[in-house]
Amino acid sequence: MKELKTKIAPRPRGRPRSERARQEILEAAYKLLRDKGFNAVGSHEIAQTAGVSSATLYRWWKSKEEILFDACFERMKPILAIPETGSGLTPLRRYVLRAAEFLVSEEGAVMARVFTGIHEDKRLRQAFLERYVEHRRQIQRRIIEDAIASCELKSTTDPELLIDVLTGPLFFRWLQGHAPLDKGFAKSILDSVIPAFRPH
Amino acid sequence: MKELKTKIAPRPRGRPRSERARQEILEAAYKLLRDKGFNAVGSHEIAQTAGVSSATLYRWWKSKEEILFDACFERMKPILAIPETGSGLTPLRRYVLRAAEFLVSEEGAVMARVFTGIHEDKRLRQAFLERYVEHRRQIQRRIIEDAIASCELKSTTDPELLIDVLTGPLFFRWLQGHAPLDKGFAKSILDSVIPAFRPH
DNA sequence: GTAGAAACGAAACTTTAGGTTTCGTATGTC
DNA sequence: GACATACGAAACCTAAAGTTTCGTTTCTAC
Repeated sequence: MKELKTKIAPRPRGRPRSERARQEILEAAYKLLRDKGFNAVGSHEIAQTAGVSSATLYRWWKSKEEILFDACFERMKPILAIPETGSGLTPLRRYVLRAAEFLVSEEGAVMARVFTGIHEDKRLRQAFLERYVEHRRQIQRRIIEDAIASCELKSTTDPELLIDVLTGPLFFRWLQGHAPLDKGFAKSILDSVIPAFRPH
Repeated sequence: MKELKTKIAPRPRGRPRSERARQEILEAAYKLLRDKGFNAVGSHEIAQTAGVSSATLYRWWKSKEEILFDACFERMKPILAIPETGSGLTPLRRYVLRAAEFLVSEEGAVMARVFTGIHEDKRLRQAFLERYVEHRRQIQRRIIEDAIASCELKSTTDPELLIDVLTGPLFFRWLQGHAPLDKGFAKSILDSVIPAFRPH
């Protein structure tokens, strides 16, 4: 009972963290990430662009990688919050087309840099799975399960498999870049894969 | 005509490059890459492990990344040289199963590190496409075209699409690691995708 | 066999960048 | 007004990539 207050106003003592500085840092980091790439961004450069001291960076983040990671997700937040509507196969098709659109956008390119940049950092990879991948898959799972329930997909459909077969090829071209990733490609995937999961 | 000799014995003057040093460097680089990861390997560490001077490294390679890149491909050369035999759908199924096997192997894990490690280096990405991707796709293209010719696949099959739909999901799990990449998964992909490309 | 050309090892060196420390000041709560 | 904590500025530390120097070795040409 004596901890009830912490739920309502757990405001710590002392000077509060500057929300302005936090936003400036993440914004500066995102822009540098976009303009120069993951490895080329300097930590002092981020601080200078944000009009902030280097010390402030490392008061809140453990490493440059973590800053860039957070900067990416801060930016993607509104983009990834688009709600899913409709029923049957329509939302599934729309989801894949939107995913393709996102991956080729500027934000998608930045995310590719972050994705490859953090690949060897176990903690950040885990965070990526939790904060991005798992959330996205959850949406797709729900869509697919709905379509199964309405008999637009076979009752034996494995949602995990279908997600990977639909999204994997997009991811493949996104990172490897052996061929263009456009809406035509996304449609081709849908048109060839979905029939294999439909009841006859 | 006066350049004819260069084709037969273009041996330059001076002391020849040490083939032994070259191999020791690439071998040391591969082992360090395997044991410590792409970013954690130091250039002086490679030199020391190989019993070679740092200067020798940079006489032949432009950067540490290039050394690790070459070290990876030197090691993969024999693995990737396995010939393809058989006709019909068998070689296609076998290819996908072997690809899955390779990706989860130690060598596959090392290659993932190299792949992500060089992502922002334009020259090395291009080299990766030419030295690895294009070669692998060529093999798959031939297999698929054979299967089309023998009417085991629809005549309208787009080889590029089929390659991406079969391999993309493997690649997806390989790099993103949201779910295990094993033979069972590879079989599931084959069993669900191939029927969609078969003539009825 | 000797001259010239180029690679080699050893080791000092330069530069850049990630991250830390210090300290005086600013901003909040009690 | 006391206390706690964040802030900026700037010097600082350390590690690592890549370079330079130089004496030595290994080859070709004559």
